[in-house]
Amino acid sequence: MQYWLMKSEPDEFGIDDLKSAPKRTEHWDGVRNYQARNFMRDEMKKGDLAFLYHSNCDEPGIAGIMRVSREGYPDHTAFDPNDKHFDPKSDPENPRWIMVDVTFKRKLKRVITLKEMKTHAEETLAGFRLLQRGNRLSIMPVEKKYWDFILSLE
DNA sequence: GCCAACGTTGGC
DNA sequence: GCCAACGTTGGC
Repeated sequence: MQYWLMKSEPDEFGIDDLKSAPKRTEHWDGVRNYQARNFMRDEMKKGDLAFLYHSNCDEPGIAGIMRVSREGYPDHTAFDPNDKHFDPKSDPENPRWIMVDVTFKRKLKRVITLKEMKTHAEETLAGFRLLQRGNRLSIMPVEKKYWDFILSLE
């Protein structure tokens, strides 16, 4: 069982949106980065847990926990010319982009902010990918030691 | 295969 | 809104 971090802009899709979704489940569509896709396609397993990270907002940070409820399958939004994430190069016969389903588990008692995590960047969170320079990856694995420490801050 | 140009991400 | 960092595209 693996741990993950998945970024989303709360204006687009935040932890409360997941909580209020039917069956508290949503598909994680729109990923158009190969590294992130490969994680979903090759490594994410049903039952894995993931932090939902709010990016590009007033208070960037980890807002909640979700569970992978369906493993990788084709991202159909890539086939829809009217979709924001349409990709004409993704062929339904040979889909280029993959998504998983995630289910709400819980909100954190408070948002663990990026700012707060950065204060531990030299010690306990040294090596945590989220904190590394220029990191733009929207989906990344989280080592258990980082996962546990972040939750201990809660 | 190189690399300049361009687009996107995301913190601030 | 700015801009650094990074990924992708496409000409050569």
